[in-house]
Amino acid sequence: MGRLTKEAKAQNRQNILDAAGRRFRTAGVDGAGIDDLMKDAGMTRGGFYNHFDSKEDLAVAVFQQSFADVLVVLDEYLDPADPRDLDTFFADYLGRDHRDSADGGCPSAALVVDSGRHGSAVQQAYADGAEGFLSRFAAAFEARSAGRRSAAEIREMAIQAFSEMVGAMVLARAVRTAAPELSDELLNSVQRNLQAAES
Amino acid sequence: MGRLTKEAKAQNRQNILDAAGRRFRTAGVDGAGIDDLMKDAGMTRGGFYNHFDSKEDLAVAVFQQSFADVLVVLDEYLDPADPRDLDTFFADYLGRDHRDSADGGCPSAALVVDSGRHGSAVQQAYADGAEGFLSRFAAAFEARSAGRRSAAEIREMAIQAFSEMVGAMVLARAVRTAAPELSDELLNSVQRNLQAAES
DNA sequence: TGTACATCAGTGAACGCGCGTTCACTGATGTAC
DNA sequence: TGTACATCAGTGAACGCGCGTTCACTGATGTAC
Repeated sequence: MGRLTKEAKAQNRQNILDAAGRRFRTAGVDGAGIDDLMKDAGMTRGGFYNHFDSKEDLAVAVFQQSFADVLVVLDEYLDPADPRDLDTFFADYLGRDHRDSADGGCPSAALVVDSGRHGSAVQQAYADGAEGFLSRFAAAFEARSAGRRSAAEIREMAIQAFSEMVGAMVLARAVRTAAPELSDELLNSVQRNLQAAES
Repeated sequence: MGRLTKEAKAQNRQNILDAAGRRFRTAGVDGAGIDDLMKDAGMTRGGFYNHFDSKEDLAVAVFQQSFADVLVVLDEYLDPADPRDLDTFFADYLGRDHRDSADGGCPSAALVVDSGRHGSAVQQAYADGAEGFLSRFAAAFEARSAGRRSAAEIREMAIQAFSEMVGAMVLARAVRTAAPELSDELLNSVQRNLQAAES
C-alpha cells in the first residue's frame, strides 16, 4: 500500500469499471454491491471513493464505457475493409454464447431496464448509446438499399431491427433456464427475420 | 384487529398482490420493499407472512397473476364477438399511456429482466405467460392468413412480433426522460411495422 | 341457541445482515529546494 | 543529485439505514358442546 503511481491508480479505476460492468449486467445496478465488485477489482471497499463520488456516478461511467466498447465492436463488423457485416453481427448477437454470457454482453439488452430505473445521467448515457446503434444500423441499411429507400424508411428499419434484436435477447434470457427450447427458438426466429429484412 | 373472516383475509392477500404488482413493475422485485408494499395494502409488515412464505414466493404469485390478468385483456381484443383486434392491441400496447404507466402495464415488458435475475419458479411463471402471448398472437395471425401460411411460419411471425413489441417498450421506457423524442419514435416506428406485418 | 375456549390475522418491536458511505491511519510517491 | 516533507491511494473498522424475517402479544372469529 501507500501512495500509488498515476498509472497504477488509472489501472485500478479501470479494474473497478470492468468489475462493475460485469456485475451490473448480471445482477443489475441495484443488485451488485460495492464490496463485491471492489473485491473483484482486487481492492477493499474504502478505496472506491478515490475513484467515484458515488455508486450512481459509477453507474454513469459504466454505461458510457460499455456502449463505447460495444460500438467499437459493431464498427468492426461493418468495416468495409473487413467484410464481416450485419448478417454476421445479428448471428453473433442472437447467438447462445451472447445470451449465456450476460456479464460480458451488449449493454443495450443487459442494462435496458436499469436505465429506466436510475437517474437522468444514466439514462442519457443509455440514450446516447442507443442512438449509436441506430445510426450504424441505418448506415448499413442505407449502403444495401442503393438509394432505393428514403432516409425515413432507413431510420424506421434501423429502429425495428434494434427493437426486435434487444427484445429477443431480453426475452431469451428471461426464459433461459425455465424454457430453454423457447429461449433458443426466440433467438433463431428473430435472427432469420432480421437477416431476411435487410434485403 | 383480532382474527379476521376468511373473506377479509382473502381480500388482504389480494391487496398485497396488487400493491406488489405495482411496485415490482416500477422499482423491480429487488427494489421494492415489503414494508412499503404492505403499507400500500393498508397493513403493517408482520402480517405479510400470514399470506406468503417469503418474498420470492410473493414474486411467483405476482408473475402468475399479472400474466393471467393481461391475457384476459388480450383475449378481449381478439374476441370475435367484439371486433377490437391485433391492430388495436398493438396501438394501445405501444401507446404513450402504456409506456408511462409502468406500474400497471404488461408484465412481459415490465418484469422481463427481473425474470432472468430470479429463481426458477419465477422464470417458469414468466415463460408460461410468454407462451400465452405467443399462442394468442399465432391464432390471430392464423385467422388472417386464411391458410396461406404454414404453422411454422405463423409461429415465427408471432415470435417476431412479440420480440419487437417487448423490445420497443423496454427501450422506450429506458430513454423516456433523457430522450423523449427517441422514445416516441421507437413506439411509432414499431407500431407501424407490426401493423404492416400482419397482412 | 348460548356459552367457553381454541384458533389465528394483524401489530409493532426486534433480529441479523448487507448496503452505501465515512474516516483515521499507513506508507510509498511526488515535489521543493 | 540528494534530502525533507507534503500528498494521497488503499486499508479496514465504523456509521446509520433499510432490508427480509421472526416473534410475543392482542382480540375478534370460528367451533365444540
